[in-house]
This record gives sequence, C-alpha cells and structure tokens, in this order.
Amino acid sequence: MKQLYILLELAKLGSHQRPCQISSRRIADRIDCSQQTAARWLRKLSEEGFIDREAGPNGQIIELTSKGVQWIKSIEQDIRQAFAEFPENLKMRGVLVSGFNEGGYYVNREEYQRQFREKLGFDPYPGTLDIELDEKSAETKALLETVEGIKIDGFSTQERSFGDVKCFSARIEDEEAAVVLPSRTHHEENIAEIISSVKIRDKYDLEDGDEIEVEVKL
Amino acid sequence: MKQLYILLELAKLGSHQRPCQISSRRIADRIDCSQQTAARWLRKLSEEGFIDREAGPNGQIIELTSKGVQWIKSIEQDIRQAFAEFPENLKMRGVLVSGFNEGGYYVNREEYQRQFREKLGFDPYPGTLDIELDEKSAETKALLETVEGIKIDGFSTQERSFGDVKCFSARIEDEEAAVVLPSRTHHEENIAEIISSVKIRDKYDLEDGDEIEVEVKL
DNA sequence: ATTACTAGTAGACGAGTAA
DNA sequence: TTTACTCGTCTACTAGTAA
Repeated sequence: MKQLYILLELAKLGSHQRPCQISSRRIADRIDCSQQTAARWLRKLSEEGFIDREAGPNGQIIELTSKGVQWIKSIEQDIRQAFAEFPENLKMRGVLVSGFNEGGYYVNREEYQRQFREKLGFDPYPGTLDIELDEKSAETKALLETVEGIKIDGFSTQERSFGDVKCFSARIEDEEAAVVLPSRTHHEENIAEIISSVKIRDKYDLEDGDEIEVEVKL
Repeated sequence: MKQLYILLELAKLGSHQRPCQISSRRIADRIDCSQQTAARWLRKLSEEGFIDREAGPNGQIIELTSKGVQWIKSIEQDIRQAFAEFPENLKMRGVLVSGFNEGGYYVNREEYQRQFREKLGFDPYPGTLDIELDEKSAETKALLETVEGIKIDGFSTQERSFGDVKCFSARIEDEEAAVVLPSRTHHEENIAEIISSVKIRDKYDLEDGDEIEVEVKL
C-alpha cells in the first residue's frame, strides 16, 4: 500500500513528466508515516527501478521511471477490469459427449429429485446431458464455481453419502434446464452437466459431436 | 497492498454485484500468499466493513459492501487525478505589493547577476516585483517549490554566505522575466518575487494593489 | 475439502541520531 | 534543514494443525 501511495504522491507532483524536488519529510507528511519510512521506501523503489533518484544531504530529485508509471497504470487497469460489466447471463458452448454419465446416477436419487423439483421447478429427466466446453466456456464454468447458486443439499444413505450440489437455472434449445455442479468432486474441468425435464438428445435429435449452446441465468 | 489485491480479486468474481462463494485457498493462490494470510485479511476486511461475509467449515460466501467498492474506486480516482494533465505552463495571479524588497538586495549581488545573465539570458533590473498571490496561485507556487528549476548557485563573501536560488522562466506583461525562489528561507508563502530586465512598475505604470498575472514556463 | 488457531520468524515501523 | 544509519518494538507472515 505504501508503495502505491508514495508513487501516487510523486505522480501528483508531476514527477512522471519531469524531475521533482521533494524531501522524504514532505512525502511522509502526505502519506502519514515517519520520515524514515518514507525515505526507506524511496530507496527501495529506486533499487527496484520504479523511480530515478538523486539523493544527498541537501535533498533529493525524483522522477518516475516508465516502469513506475506502468505499474501504477496497471493497477488502474485492474480496477477498471474488475468492475467491468458483469453480465446477467452467461453463455457456454461446446459439443455433446457421453461417457461421463455418472451424473445420471446422482440425478436418479429420490432425495435429489425432490429438491430439483422444489428448487428448480421441474422434474428432471433421469440423466444428464454432457457438454465438452470450448476453452472460453470452460473459464465461464470456472467462474460459476465461485458464484453462489441454487444449493441442493447432500444426504446420506446406509451405503454412502452424497455431497451438496450447486445448480444454475439455464436454457438449452428452448428447454428450461439447469447446469449442475457437484460441490466436492472436481471432475473434468471442461465438462458441463445439464439436466432438463425432457431428454434433449431425443427431442432435438442430437448425437455426440453436435455443437450446442447453453445460456446460464445468474 | 494485500487489502487492495484481495478486494480486487473479489470484484473480479462479481462480488460487487452478488454474493460469491470463494475459498481463502483460491484467493491465496491468486494473490500469491498463504491460505492463512488470505483468511486473516478476509476476517479483517469483514471487521472493518469492506466485505460482508458468511464463513464456516464448508467455505464462505462473500459480497463487497458499498464501503469496499467505494474504497477501491477512490483509488482509481486518485490514480486518474495524479496522472491528469500536468500543464506545460502555469499561471499565477495576484496583486502588486511592496515592502518585501529584500529580494532586491540579493539580485543586486554581482555573483547572482552574472548567473542570471548566463542562465536566464537577460540582465535583471536590480530589484524584484513582488506579487501577493491569490489562494490558488499560492498553491501553484507551493508546487513550484517541488519542481526542479533553473539553479542559481549560492556563494560566500567575507561578510556572509548567500544560499542557492531556484528560478523559473516566466512572462509578465509581455516582458521576459523569471520567478525567483530562495532555496532556504521560506518567507511569505503567498508572495512571488519576479525579476525582469526592465522595471515593470515604471514601464507599465503599475502601483500597489494592481492586479497582475505571471505565466511560468516549466 | 473448509476456516481458524498457535507458534516462531521475518519484515516494517518509528525514535533517536550521525553526517 | 537534509538523507540515512542503528535499534528496539510491533505487526504480518508462513507452517503446522485442530475442528
């Protein structure tokens, strides 16, 4: 933080355009720390190439280097990007695949079924539609992992326990659907599992390798 | 710095718009620190009201508060301001005053005269024109103190020593001139001393209280 | 897998002061 | 006035680990 504040103060003096004379005392006052701390940071910033500096017993002359300027501006960029429009709906694209149908086993469980019906508003067909996502969509899915979604609680039977599952309402080929993300088992990163009340493959005559798009509602 | 980086990561996840699920481990990886450090900062940020947080053994859900968002945006503002156009020329305004004419004594010294001639390109009239600056111009003058200018070296005589003086080329009433700032004696903050090759007061028929403007070349 | 506690270490800090 | 050194203190960090 001090690093940013000091470089910022220097920039306010115009030291990104021309050398400036400024004592460590003055900078210390502006960023509210001791003279020693300001001086120590100036030395460090100079060593690390953020500023050019001529220091002596009569004061010092400081100029921001391009590295220093770029560093500050990169932070401005980061902030702007972080607050860039975060879309209400996300689209993921990929091709149909099969063989990952463990999902179907889960969806079949009565306890999950009940919660899907309650929380999503439809009775899912007992099986999942698996999509192998393209690179960009895989990132979108990674983002979904971090966002709070519709939570389906786990449960235990005598034989084993079933973990929590997170869902997002979605739309696929005009059908109301949901993307299902098991909380625990981080299986294939680039596979999205979709559930819907109908069997999409049959209704829309799709087979492995066909391109498909799913729109996720956040 | 950690504070900024963590809030930035949270914003990148969209936590400024909706609650997000993100483990301290993941944040730690992104900002390159230990899980403990990330977790400690999250606790602190929550205590200080930058984020809302529900934490438990199964993870945590985080949302930026408006205080958190504003804090980040204020930094973006600061950066933008710091790099805002720094003008090539500055104008200072004020009214003519007299009585501060110690300056004249200095300008009279042969050694100073010689350097003015060499470094400014004109022979100064032996006296200074003193301007009582308005508030905004006084700030401009304070800025000049920090900028590297034309350096006039000090010297010593048998009787006493004369300190360094800093000059800036200037223009006043169509005349080539210079603003003179003694390095040591920080006399009146709101008085600017001007030298020129002619006696401005006589040539332009000015007297105390008249408004005047000086343009400083950086 | 999580969050969070403890303990030991490394780094940052301000006060005092030399040059 | 400066810059910058030393030194004692305090904060921040990581590793290990409990829950």
